Amino acid sequence: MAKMRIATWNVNSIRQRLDHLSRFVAEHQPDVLAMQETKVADELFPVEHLKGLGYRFFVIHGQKSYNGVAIASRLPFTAPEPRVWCGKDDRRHASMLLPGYVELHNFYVPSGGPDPDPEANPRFAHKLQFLEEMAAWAAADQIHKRKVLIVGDLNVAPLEWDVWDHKRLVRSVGHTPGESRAMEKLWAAGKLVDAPRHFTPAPEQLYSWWGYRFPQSFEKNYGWRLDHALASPKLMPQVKAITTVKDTRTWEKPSDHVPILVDIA
DNA sequence: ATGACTTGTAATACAAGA
Repeated sequence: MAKMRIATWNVNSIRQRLDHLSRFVAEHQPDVLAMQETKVADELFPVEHLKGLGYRFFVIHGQKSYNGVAIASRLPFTAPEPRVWCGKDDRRHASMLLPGYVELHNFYVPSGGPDPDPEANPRFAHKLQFLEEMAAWAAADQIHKRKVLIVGDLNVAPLEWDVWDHKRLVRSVGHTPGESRAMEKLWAAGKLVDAPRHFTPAPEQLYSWWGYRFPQSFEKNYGWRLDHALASPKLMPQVKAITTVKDTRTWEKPSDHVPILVDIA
């Protein structure tokens, strides 16, 4: 495999996004599509639609209504058994081993609820625990010794320049200092490179999510960088480009997240 | 001033997103 293009996208319900998936695949031709928030039970997953787009190999790890991750691939792979995070079988992680011994991990980290206080808000406590478990796994599994790519909606905008107004949002879930520290611990535990920031260093703004609730959030560029691509040191030399496909946010009835392309040599 | 919207499930509202 000379080149491989991996896409990550929080589709916010795959059944609502089939036309967007078709258009996105036609325009960008990813070999591998890692999706989050599929929001569908496995038996109702739109396999046939994705087969029609050229994907023959799947990891489908979803549930009714909430969360859910999936990987669709044009390349064959082996997939390990799914593992449980935070003692909950809530379908937030899928992984696979691609040709070239590239290990792909697709994550959907809990959003954390409205209140950034782990004592008062169990959903925020869950989020922090999830990020801690990711860091513990990265260290214990010694992912820095392999070619590992972690992608997905990690629901943290870790840097000041990853949100449209740092001062205004620094006490908001997704951009608190505690969450940024948790992300930094993950990076350190796996010796991971924040690949989008490698190609677009701070202080340049870089976003992947524009909320529905703030009027004209996209037009005003009130964005957050919640979606990530983290490369282990053994893989990073092969990461040739990162592309945020902002265009999809302008399509009719879009996901609030946009896809990110990772090009690997 | 995340309040505004979107989704799924269910049922004319609620939970969750972040």
